[in-house]
Amino acid sequence: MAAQVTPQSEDFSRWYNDIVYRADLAAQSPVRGSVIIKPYGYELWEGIRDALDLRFKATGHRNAYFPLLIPESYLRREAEHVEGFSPELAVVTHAGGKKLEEALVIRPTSETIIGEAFSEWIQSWRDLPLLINQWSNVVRWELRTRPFLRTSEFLWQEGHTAHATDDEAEAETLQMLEIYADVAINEAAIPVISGRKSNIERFAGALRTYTIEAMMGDKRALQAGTSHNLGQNFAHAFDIRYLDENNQQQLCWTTSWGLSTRMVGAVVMAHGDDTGLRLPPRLAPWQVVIVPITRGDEERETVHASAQALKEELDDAGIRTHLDAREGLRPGFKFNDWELRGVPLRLELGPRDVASNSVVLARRDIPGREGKTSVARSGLTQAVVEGLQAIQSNMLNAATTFRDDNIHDARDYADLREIIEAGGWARGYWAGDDDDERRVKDETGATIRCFPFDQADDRGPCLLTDAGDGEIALFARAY
RNA sequence: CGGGGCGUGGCGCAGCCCGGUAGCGCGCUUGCAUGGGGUGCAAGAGGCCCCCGGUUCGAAUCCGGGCGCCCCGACCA
Repeated sequence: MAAQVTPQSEDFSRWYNDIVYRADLAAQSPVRGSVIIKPYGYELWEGIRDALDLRFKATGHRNAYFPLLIPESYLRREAEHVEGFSPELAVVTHAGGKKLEEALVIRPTSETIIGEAFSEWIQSWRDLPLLINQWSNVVRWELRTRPFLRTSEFLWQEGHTAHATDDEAEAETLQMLEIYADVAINEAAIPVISGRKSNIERFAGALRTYTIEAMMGDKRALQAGTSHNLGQNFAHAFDIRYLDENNQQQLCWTTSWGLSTRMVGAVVMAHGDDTGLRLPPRLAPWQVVIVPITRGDEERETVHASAQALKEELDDAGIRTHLDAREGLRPGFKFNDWELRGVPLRLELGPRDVASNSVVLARRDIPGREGKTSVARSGLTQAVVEGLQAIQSNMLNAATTFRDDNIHDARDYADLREIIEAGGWARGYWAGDDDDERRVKDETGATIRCFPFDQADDRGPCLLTDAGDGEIALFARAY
């Protein structure tokens, strides 16, 4: 802990790893590509999880839980799906000391086993829409892993729904993406861009995939959540049918959508600085930390009593507060320690403050003395509430400015190459086909992150092929 | 899968070339002092040196084989 973290400017990747381990979000595990999520990291995930779960339930979804192990044959029922996931499957071939009749796949995602269940659950149009979510772990044997951003096993939620019509399925797909964007922007303070994925970035087996794309501190893109309109592909593969009002058999239209612990990595990478994590107040496991400062035994008691009273007052106001009563550590050490851990607001309480009936507030988003103010004890709770709100919006504003400053318009391919080479995101009209897109990727390292919704009507000549009806696309190198 | 690195107290490493007592920093325990920006002193605890085999009187060290993890690229939430 005494050591500094690697500066972002020196090596962003190493900075990220340093932060994840030093801030106690995660620890390495004995298993390749899998991490132990430690309490602080898990609490951050819980904040994201709770924010999502609340919104899922408010929109009529119910949680359920499906098996971890899926019969191998299920994956094969949807051609594109099996092709997409085969290379990264972990497969159980033996159990109970015997070779299994049919191998079981550890779910990489649950469209298949849930599709199979849906085909039994759905009989009538009255059973629709069926709106299910599950919180679970999944395993994808990735070649290259990074804590939170890409691990062999990760936690996520996967929503699966079935509808009577194409329109309803599309509306559901978009609604869930909006929920993701809402959580990203208003809880995580990450100004994501919502849009549609290109063909080659589409989910294996989907008709259309929508995404929220986030810009990290090194200007690389991170797909932070996706929502898929599966059309009738899975309904067909798993025979998900219903009898309509006219007594006719109809195929359902299904969707799926997921957001994972990758979002924890997004929070780290979008907001962190060389001092450590910076957590948005709404998601911070501890929004406020109180550091008591004492000299000698007689002061210790009064200061600690005062600090304890302060904590209780903030607790009662619904503010997640931690009192750092560790003995034997100097205040300076604690200041640095909590800055590393990204706690938004620190309260310093010493004999001087007790004597003057005040408390020093230090904001994590404003470094050094600049971020410190002394407030009267009587107005403290209000000052804390306002401070947390100010930090939350300041973080979103800063991230938004950073994002917008690093997105540049590309009129032609030369522009695009230059922008990508300089490390930004390029925005331009696109009407190319899959091969054109692969070419851009091969030559620049950038992929189409999405066709943004908010510029969907803007059309023009393709930056690569010069065809006249290109949509606005965002290009970037991604994690 | 290609390239690189590394396996030695909890963590980070040195020792290995040149074989012979297992060492340093941090952390941990106890005590005293200290305390408004990364504490000081003192005394302690803690190690199948990744595994298997070989060479040798003797292996962390030399030789052979294996295993594992991390980092960098291509595939992906």
